Amino acid sequence: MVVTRFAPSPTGYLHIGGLRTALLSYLWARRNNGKFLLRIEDTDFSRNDEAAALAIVEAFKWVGLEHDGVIEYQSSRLAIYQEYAQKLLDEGKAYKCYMSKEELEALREEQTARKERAKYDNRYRDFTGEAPEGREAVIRIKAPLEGSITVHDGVKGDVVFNVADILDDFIIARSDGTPTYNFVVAVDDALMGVTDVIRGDDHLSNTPKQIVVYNALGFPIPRFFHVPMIHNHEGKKLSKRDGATDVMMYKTLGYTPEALLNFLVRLGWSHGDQEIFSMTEMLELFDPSDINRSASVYNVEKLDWLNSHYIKNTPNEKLCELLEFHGVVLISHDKREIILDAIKERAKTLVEMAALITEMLTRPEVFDEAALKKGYKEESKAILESFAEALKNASELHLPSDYHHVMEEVVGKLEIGFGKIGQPLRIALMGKLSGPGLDSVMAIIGVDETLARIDALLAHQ
RNA sequence: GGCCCCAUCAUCUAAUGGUUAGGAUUCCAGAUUUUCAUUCUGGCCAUACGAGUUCGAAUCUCGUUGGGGUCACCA
Repeated sequence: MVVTRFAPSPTGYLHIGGLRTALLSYLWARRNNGKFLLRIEDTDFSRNDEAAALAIVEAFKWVGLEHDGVIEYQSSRLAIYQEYAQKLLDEGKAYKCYMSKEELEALREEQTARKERAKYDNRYRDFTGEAPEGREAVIRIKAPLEGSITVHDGVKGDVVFNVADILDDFIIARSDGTPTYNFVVAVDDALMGVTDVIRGDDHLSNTPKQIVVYNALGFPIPRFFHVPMIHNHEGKKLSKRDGATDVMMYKTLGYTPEALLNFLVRLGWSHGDQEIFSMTEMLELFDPSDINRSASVYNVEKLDWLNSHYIKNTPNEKLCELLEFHGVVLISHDKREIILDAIKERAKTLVEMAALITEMLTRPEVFDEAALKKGYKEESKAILESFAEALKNASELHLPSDYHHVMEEVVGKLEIGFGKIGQPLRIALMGKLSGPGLDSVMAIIGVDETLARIDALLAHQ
């Protein structure tokens, strides 16, 4: 049984980097028919945020990740941590330390001045006397004093830490009785049966401390996979300043969950030359031991490419649903198939798609000056008039091909090239020289609207 | 600064110690398209540096340099 978990601290939204580790954890759990748990790390009450968990669940829902079981909140598990802290106290594996924050601070300053590593000096490690008057104690765990701790990491390999370099008797419970991160993470992962910890490699240096806790409590140590960070263009850890880091922003920006997930899974992981991965394929192929060791730079261009790929390959019915979020309702539009077919090949995002559709469906208010200069010539007026006349005489105009025939007819009769009619007609229909195929546009807006737009241009000139 | 991690095109990445170092994105060019976009074809661009091991190194070892992470009564 493989059990993985995603354990964010409540920051108010799901971060793009968080989504990646969540995705990888999810994939690995599902691939093994295991469980993927969600736990909110809210032991620091000063920055607790109720809405934060909801935001994460909302984002999960959007991308289609589903966690198993109930959401565990560490803030509601305080009794459990106290119990285990007490257990360590009883067994002599932890002890109360009465040093004040000020004393600690002073010690640190002294050590730093001597260019030593700032660490607790173990002054209460073997203390047996009476508790000093009026002091609230913290609980410190007895960490090994020498030797080394090796993290067997599925991504980085064996990482050896020298105890003397990194460890001291770190605090597992604050003076107000609340537990600290490295303690609760280990306790919870053990109690919840987590077998595979997949998380960002910024946690690698915390891992020895957690191993100390596992060992003290006699819990089995899980497999660790420390996934490299996602960097921004400056090569630094991705932060809020780097634009869209909130997963739900991607929905607003018109990205599909499939594209986002596909993009994220390919950051630091690959399967030969394959670029496109459906959820089914990810589930079949993903293995955390294939994760790369080096950080990767977050690069939106590839996301855009993936997104346009997924838009092109999404059935119209589905696109229709997605577009509603962006303010375009086509569900009852009788030409919606033609609209979607004409637009889906030319948009990188759903937002672009929505804009393109709205633009096409709306009669142009202005005609682009540069376009007129380039595409509206002396003979254009007569050509457009002939075309309008042909349209009026035609019957049964429904499909793009019907309109195409009319255009062919006019072009043949006047003995001109397609460009002679295409350019002015495009200006009439779109107000500019770019856009979807003219036959599609006309089929979508219909004969009357086409004639109206031609008239509007002729009146304008 | 201590400790830890990392190093292949601009970016994401591939390469049982033996490949003209491959693919993808971006960019550029051409073809297709009445336009733009799509699509197709082609092109540019990389093993950080220095030693060592080896018949042979992107790959193994050491060093250098560079980058990142982490060092709380935060998580």
